[in-house]
Amino acid sequence: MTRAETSPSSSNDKPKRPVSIRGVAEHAGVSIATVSRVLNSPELVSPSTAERVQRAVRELGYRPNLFAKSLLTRRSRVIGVSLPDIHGEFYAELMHNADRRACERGYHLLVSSNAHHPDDGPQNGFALDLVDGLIVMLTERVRVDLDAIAGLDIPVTVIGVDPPGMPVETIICDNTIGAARATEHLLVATPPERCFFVGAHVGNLDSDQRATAFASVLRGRGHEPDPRQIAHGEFSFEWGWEWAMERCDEGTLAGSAVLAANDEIAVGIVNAARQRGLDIPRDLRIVGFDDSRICSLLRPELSSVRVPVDEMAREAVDALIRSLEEPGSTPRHIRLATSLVVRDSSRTAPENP
Amino acid sequence: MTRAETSPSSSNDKPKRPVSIRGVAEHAGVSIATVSRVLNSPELVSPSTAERVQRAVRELGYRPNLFAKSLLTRRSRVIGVSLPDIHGEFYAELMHNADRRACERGYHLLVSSNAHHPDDGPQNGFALDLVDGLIVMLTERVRVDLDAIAGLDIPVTVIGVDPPGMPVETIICDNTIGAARATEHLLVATPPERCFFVGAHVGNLDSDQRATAFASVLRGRGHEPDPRQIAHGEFSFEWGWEWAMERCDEGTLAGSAVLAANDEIAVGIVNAARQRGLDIPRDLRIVGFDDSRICSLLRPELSSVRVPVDEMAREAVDALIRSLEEPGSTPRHIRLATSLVVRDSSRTAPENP
DNA sequence: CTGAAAGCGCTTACAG
DNA sequence: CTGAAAGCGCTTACAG
Repeated sequence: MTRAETSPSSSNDKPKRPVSIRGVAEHAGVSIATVSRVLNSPELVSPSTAERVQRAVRELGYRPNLFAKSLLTRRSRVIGVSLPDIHGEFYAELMHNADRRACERGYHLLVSSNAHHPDDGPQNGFALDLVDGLIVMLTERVRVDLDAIAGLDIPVTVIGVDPPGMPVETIICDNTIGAARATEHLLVATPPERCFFVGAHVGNLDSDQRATAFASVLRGRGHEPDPRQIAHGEFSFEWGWEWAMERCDEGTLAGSAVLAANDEIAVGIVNAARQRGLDIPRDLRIVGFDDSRICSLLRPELSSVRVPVDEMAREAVDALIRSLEEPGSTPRHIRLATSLVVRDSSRTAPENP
Repeated sequence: MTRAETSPSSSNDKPKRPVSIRGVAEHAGVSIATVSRVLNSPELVSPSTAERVQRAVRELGYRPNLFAKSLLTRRSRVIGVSLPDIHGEFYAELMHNADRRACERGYHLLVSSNAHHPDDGPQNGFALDLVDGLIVMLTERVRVDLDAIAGLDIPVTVIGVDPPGMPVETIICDNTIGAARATEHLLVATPPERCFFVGAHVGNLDSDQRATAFASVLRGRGHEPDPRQIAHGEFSFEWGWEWAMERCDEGTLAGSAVLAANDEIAVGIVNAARQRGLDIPRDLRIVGFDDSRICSLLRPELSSVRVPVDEMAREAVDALIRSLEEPGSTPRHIRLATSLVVRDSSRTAPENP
């Protein structure tokens, strides 16, 4: 009684237990069932009783024990997020937007680099056992991930790939449309045989789709791309630099146009080209991918294909919550468009008055 | 029995419950207490019994219900991380490294932009009630955050500020040393009255500390900085651009040197200066702060003060786990050094042969 | 509208 | 070394 009078969370002594539902019930002179009802289904309780209970809750600073609650309801309102070892900015944007959305909807986010591989985790309880559902982002074409996901007994939303026949919600970005627009844009002022795609390693879903779209547009113009027009490396500045230096040294870079698989590769190429005295965009036109923050910070500003990370994050959270809260619903497969953002690095004379 | 024979997680019918400890006990012909012991204190069980139980666990694909477990042990092995609305790359680095470390130590990370303000959350259970402890990053000098933290009844580790008298572990980066080194470096070739600090808003802890260190070094050289030498805006490209444009227009930028409060501001200044025909570093020497990825992607490469985000994340996780697992221990206050990384943007002739 | 009671799945003294 | 039992803090039929 007197203890309730003092500040609820004044740190006086030992690991004192927080007040339980029992304490509230006593304080309000009702049963614990009634306290529970006031908190979860107020409409079942008389207004006056509810009022009394709410006061007790307030005075004691009571907060229900979520573990006890989850044990009963089998719901924690925690969403797991499993991201591959992806790059800084993309990761941040995704998490930030997912967090915001989850928050709005009353959920929390548990992050873990590979939460969908229970065998990889430490022995002490898997993230999987704490979450109601899982958002998994996949970037590689590997069977093992899909198998792991198929083996889970909680709802899953997959970002990045749309595996046919799996009963999960999926969010993908349509790499094809953005890559195609970018390629067409390059072809406006550069002949097909002088266009290049500089990608990541074969097997990366995004890079491969972007490469395919690139090749497909060239073919549409009646040009079968030479294998050397499509290079494979990794998503890094260094790889872009290296690729461009080699082309420079063999004298094939000037007068060409490049679609890079991401912005970092593009920056590597730009820096190497300029180091060799080429002017962007006069001697080399270039378009990156992701439309990351850096694009408008560079001089010349870098053209790029925008990937709607913010929407992807938001849609992923919504999709997962949907399959959590409407168990019967048919999984939706959402595809978000990418779009070309033209800046100085790829402008042609007529476009640049 | 026959059900155990089929694949453990074959999705046959309805929301079937996973096997509980009871199922394992029956399968192995022991009591649930014994199953629990095999899992938590194997040394208390005879090898042969343990073996039998382990087989049952394996065959049934049993995983303990963490909610029931946490209800008893009052431990979830989940760490909450509360970050301010900070910028992309920093956020990503911090989370990535914290995640890796938490994983190594058998913990999970629950993220939330402002987990330390229970009143702000949605009504459905606070993140606070799920986590064993909280890592809070603070960037502003506001009493309200500290009060909120002081009111929490779980262990807290604070990143970014070292509030005196609070019994929490703290991790801060020593802005002073890096900012001082950078200022001294600028003074090597630029007179004190031509040096500028371009910061974020007053009240931001990092920006203020960096400004103070800057001013202090100037004073050490016998120069009391003019108020106009220390500007306040925000951590953005736009602010840097704007500041530099104004200085250019009044003709005071050429021949000066700038320490920016972060890399984005620095890039804004660089771009504006070049647009006005200034050469970096000949006409303007500049050093950023954070040493983000972008520094070495720019031309000229941007000098910057490195902030050890990776170590901060790792230390924060370790510190929190320490106060979780060694409740009596005295809170440690860790200060990690920042360091100057000189690149082309601030090089002086003699340094650049 | 309210309470007594059962039970969620586990851990941990307490006996044996 | 092992089991029966109490109990963690809740929710939810079931009676009244």
